[in-house]
Amino acid sequence: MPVTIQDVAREAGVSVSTVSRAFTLPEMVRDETRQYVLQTAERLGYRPNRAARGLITGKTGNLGVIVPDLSNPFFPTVLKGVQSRAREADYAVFLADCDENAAEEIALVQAMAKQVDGVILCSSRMSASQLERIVGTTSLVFINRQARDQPAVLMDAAGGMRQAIDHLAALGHRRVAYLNGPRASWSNRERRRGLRRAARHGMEIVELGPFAPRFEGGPHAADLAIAEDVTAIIAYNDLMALGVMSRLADRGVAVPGRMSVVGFDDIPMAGMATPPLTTVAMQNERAGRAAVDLLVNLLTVSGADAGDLRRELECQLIVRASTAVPADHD
Amino acid sequence: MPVTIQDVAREAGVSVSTVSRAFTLPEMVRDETRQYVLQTAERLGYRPNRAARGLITGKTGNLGVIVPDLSNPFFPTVLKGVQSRAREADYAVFLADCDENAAEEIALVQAMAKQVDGVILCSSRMSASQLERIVGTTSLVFINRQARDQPAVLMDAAGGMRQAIDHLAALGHRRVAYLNGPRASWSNRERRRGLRRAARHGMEIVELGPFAPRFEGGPHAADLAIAEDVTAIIAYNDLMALGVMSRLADRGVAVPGRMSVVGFDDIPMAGMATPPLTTVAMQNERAGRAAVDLLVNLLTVSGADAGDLRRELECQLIVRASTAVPADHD
DNA sequence: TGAAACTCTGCAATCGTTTGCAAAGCCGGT
DNA sequence: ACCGGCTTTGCAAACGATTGCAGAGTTTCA
Repeated sequence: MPVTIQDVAREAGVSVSTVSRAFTLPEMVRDETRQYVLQTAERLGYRPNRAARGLITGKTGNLGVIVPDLSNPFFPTVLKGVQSRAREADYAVFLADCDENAAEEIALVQAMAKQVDGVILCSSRMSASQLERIVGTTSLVFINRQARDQPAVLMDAAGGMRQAIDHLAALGHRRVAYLNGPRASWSNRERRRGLRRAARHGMEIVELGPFAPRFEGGPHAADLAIAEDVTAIIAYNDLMALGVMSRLADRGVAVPGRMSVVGFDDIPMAGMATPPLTTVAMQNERAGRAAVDLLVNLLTVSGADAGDLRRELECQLIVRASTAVPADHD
Repeated sequence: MPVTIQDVAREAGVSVSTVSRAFTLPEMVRDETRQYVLQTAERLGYRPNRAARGLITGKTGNLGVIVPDLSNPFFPTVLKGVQSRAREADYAVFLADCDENAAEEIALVQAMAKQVDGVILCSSRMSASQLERIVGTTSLVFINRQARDQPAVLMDAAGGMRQAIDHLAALGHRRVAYLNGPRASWSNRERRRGLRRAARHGMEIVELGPFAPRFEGGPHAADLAIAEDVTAIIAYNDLMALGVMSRLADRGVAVPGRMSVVGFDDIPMAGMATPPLTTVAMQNERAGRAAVDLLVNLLTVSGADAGDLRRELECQLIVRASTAVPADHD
């Protein structure tokens, strides 16, 4: 039922080779015949079978993406970037959700390997040794994770953290809490790295946690922060920050009057909260696009000097209404 | 470099047919040899090339999903259901985002057609006539959209709407506004269908809109609703409801004191808002799983009586803190 | 002991493409 | 008229699997 290259060849009165070449090596076939071939192909509704093509070329024209959890609003945005850039580059994308599970992640990479030209790993949950195991199975590009000399697009979260601290310092905060995310998380380590600069401002940082990087982690964290008598809170991510604000509201602690709150990620919800959340925006969609660029580049270039293997994206502090000058401690 | 069936055959001292059968028709090869073959396959790290297999069997083992917009939090959750069920059924999933664009959606279905055994269309944006054009290109299952006799999993939004109205009626509301989503949207029509029952309660419904089904559509809608002097608002979806609440807060209209608000979808954010939003929950993840079930069933069953072609999922009203007894109109 | 009936395995064709190689046609130069 | 070179086309062999058919053993039964 589906129309193959043979059908086009027969209909156009040429050999399959010619049809094939009309598509892939246009300059090798006479203008006149090529026109005719393409035209009959169009008429019959022919679309080359990529699987068959891949069998012989070794390239599938597909790429894979693995994310830890689709229901974390961070990932759909980067996925969207991957999507659109992939389509521009004429790649189709395989998606998999590993449910925050490193073992599953490995299994998925291996399952995908044969069907894709490369895979993009978002915020991989794998340990360093697990990573070793899959390097080499297929071309890999990491997002938000640095692994040996593997290509990666990184967010300068440390820089974002510095901006957040600078912002709070400028407002006059002298004692702020940082609410840790998962201890093993690479992102959390990055954020903490940015924290170190705080000393320069003579600012005191109280580290709390780790907490679950979700809304549910917020209330608990908020209580601890209040007890520590800080005037501002920086949360590992927006979800947690939202949970914090919700708890603060319940306990009658005014934001930003009595307590300033800063998040990370700028998930869509951040701007809709009350008050709108000050947060460090990551360029998710661009990260997704950049990852595809890196991968495509890696695949097409001879392999030797594939240009930049690393791409670092700036973060930007978005100041909204959840931060303000600290209240006087009467 | 990648290990093929030939390698396994050579290493195990049998023919490729035997290796192939050891995997696909186990009962056809002697226990002893099968064990040995599988064992060497395992040792060499052999994984069958699904593309090659697909070429001859006509089945790819892949399925596609097309969503209108990944950044709408509604879709990642159904996607998650699709994901997990697909993996259980040993299918890999292709994902595409059509950017709310019907033409793009068609193009994507056609592009996918050859690489998948079927595709799942979430909340398709196509018109009826556009749908006609793609029916037949590949097996289709719809989510949240009814199209002729095509298999579909539907959410009983009308039923959900009735629950919402009943709830408001029970609280004593007599005049409520419904904020329409996009006019062409099938979902919006479904919700309106549920609205008709309102008459029975002697309740007065004021229809407003259409509005953009996003947070940004909320403020405008809120202003109009206030002007209509209603005591409760039902929004097309949660995003809009959130925008409404934000605007009401800005204008000093207490929720639920002065105005009750109900949304649709129960996106993760709904429970985190202040006050937590009363909303009609859709079983997104289950819908995703159900769609895969339908599709797989459609593909494996001989084709004749494929069992149920339609699956309707209940909606459930989640009463949170954004609805209450209306204030006296002093 | 021989034939029939099974069980198990291998040969080779096939799926829809791409691509190296060679054939065919055309050109101009001698 | 012939030869060399160029352009355009076709033939046929891959790619990595599956599967109908037939052959080689083995068992069963008369």
